[in-house]
Amino acid sequence: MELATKYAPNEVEAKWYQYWLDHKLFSSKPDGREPYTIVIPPPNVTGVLHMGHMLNNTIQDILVRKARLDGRNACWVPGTDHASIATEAKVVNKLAAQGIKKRDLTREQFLEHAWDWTHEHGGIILKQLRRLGASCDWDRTAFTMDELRSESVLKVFCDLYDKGLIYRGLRMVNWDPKAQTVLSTEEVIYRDEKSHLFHLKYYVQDLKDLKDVKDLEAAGNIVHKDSKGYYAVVATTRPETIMGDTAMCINPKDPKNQWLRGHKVIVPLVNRVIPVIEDRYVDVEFGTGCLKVTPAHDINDYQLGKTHNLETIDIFNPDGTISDQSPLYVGMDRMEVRKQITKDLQEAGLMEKIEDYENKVGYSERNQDTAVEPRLCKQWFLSMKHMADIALPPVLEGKIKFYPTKYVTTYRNWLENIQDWCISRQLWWGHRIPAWFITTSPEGEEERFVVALTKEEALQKAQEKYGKDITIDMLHQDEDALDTWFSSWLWPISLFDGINNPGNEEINYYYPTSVLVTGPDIIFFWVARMIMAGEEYLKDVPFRNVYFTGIVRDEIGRKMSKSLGNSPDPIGLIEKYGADGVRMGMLLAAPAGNDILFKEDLCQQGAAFCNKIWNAFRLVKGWEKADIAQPEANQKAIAWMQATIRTAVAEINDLYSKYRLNEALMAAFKLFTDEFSGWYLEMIKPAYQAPIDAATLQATLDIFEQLMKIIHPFMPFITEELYQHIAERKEGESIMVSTLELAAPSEADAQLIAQFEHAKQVISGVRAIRQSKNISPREPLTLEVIGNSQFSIHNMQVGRPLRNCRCREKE
RNA sequence: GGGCGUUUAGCUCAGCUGGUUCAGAGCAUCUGCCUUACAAGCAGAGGGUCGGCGGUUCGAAUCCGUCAACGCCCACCA
Repeated sequence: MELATKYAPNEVEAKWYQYWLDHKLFSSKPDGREPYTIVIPPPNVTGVLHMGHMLNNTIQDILVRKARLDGRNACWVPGTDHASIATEAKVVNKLAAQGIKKRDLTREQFLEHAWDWTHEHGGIILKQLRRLGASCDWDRTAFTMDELRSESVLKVFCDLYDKGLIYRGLRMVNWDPKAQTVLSTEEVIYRDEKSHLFHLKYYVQDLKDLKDVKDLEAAGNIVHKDSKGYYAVVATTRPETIMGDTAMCINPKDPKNQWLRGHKVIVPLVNRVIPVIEDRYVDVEFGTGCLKVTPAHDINDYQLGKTHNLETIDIFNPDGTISDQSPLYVGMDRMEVRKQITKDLQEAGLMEKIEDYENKVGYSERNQDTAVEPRLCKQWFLSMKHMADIALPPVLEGKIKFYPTKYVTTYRNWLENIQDWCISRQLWWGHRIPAWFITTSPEGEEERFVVALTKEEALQKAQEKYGKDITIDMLHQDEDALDTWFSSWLWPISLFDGINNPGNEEINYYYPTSVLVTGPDIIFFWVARMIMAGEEYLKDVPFRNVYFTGIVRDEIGRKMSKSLGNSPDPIGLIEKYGADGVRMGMLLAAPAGNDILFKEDLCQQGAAFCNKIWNAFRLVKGWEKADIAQPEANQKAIAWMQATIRTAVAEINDLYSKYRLNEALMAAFKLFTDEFSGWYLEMIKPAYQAPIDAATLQATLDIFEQLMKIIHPFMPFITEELYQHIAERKEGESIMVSTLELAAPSEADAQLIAQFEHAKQVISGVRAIRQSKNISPREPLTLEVIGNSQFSIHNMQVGRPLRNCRCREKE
């Protein structure tokens, strides 16, 4: 059959993907083979494919396909994440665009909208992954909020509560005023921000005349006075919080502020009188040494408030506007108030000065335009001490290996300084917390609740705990949902139903998984917590290896982002270069553990390689077979090529084992381009229109098939296409599930290769001379072998059809 | 403020426990080639005091110290 002169990937790719699906070649069931398991890092259910996914999933697919070729029972489980905050925000925005406010809906109504949205947009990303060639076992597709996963999450919550590891506590937490939910400490990202340090005047109450000012100043005091009296200067970045001030604090050892001891000061504009307290927490060197204390709105101030028994005034509403607890600016947004109060303070003469200042401001990880507000709330927490204790040893002892290893340190540092995990979120989209409050609890009394999977069970527990007079109508389930990561941390277990159905065949077979491929940005969110869950529930690690990919950047090193518009459309790339080309392009740019500087050119290089493979095959396929004797030179060439393949495969396997996939690809690329196409094919190529002997042709086809298997994990489509052309295949046969068994390279192989290297040098030398002397490649030259070289060029028969080097030997 | 990492050819990177695969690869560049599979190709060539300084050693890209630049992570200094 005729093959086109150029490789056209698009139809080929669609054809074979469908073939793989039709023949269930991605599917895996437990059997006697050794398993190779990967669980996909579940993308957000309503997300669309970006370059980060392309990289991550290309790598996973390479590993899975390689494992299949190695004869393992490879299982790659796909799925999506409900992505609580992100998805809820999208739904809220969509409703807002329709003029619907979330607060006007019931929980049920809102969830209906959210499910509609999920069904409409959900899973697009998984469809897109098919274009890339991802060989996931799609029948196993899971969702973090499907029935099995939800049941697992709730059971784990109850179990950890029963073990005393989950508790409810009043804490200073990170509040996202836009999403109106609490966040975990990990979900807050700090950014340097240009801001101001405002110096405010706090007049000292009832101090008309300060005696011995000179003595005080001699002792180091810095006394401020103007026409209205004596005052202290407080430096703050957040003047809008002064309505919540309930003290001013100085360091007892600060010589500058000794004169303020025991006095009371007046909060500017607010005119509230607050005490001057003393605490060594205050840094004498910073600002003026006077700290305003706002216990409701700062974590440190909260601690001071507790120590010094201060009043707490919460001046913010959950949405970040000023509450009616404040005497001023009620209803205004906090950011507006900052501008307004600055103006008002200046006009009232209460602003000493304003300095430029750079500080860190925390933002919501999911809502990066919203500054997080510290807020005092009652939330659910998971105690992390025990979790850290069980999660640290497997990594330190090497039961789980990190690639690159530097992340072991990061991991350890985090676990050794871990804080309790706030797992409740004031969201509806997620797993509703299985806790039940007894609604008749009188105000002010310690809240009464039980934790149970069902309302019936809750009633029973409530009656046991609080008395028989409790009825089912008195039970009200917690309105909050769980942090998304509280479901993702079970992913490697819940995918095989290991929580609901412990010890089942699948969990026993597939767990621990072989490798996790993910980004270092979620090492705390996800990787560490999966290790905790694995150790807690299966007493074993969730994965044996973790491959951390880099971040995909553009060619000048900028992060890819929508706003910069520097992120190419992955599907567009696939349509332009073919999935194989894009896969190779991604990988060429991806040294293990480094960031990826992605250039579209690299995909072009990948596409060019496909074309190279295609044309090499066209050459071989075009040869006419004849019943003639096999030349000795061909036998030598075949032996050499086989030795070269054995050697290269050993190297490639070694690179795989170290997750140096870009180098493995490069080795495969050179094997095909340089050794096979550049040398081998030129050596055995028959003269123009001459036939080839049957033995050489068959050997060449065998070699070609081996090469396709070597390249297949990287470029699944073209290799399948050619595999099917090389020989007659039965319906359902596939390169995917073939095997490549090669002997380890021998000493003889090494000798053969070394010998041929010498011949290559001679040939290259001749070519160089030809070029420097401007001699046409058509003109035969005479090669004189001088001296007693131990290598016999004669044996390599270089004088035969090697292009550009028609040498004749002179004995 | 702590911790980690990086610095080798124009670009992206490899160089393990110091010594003939130590100065490498791919891309880019330059020069020839429309040679009969492939111009999305072939052949050939040029390019680096291995961040600076100091030390250990017979010998350092490699080990130690120090400085510098860049990057990342963690941390409650208003």
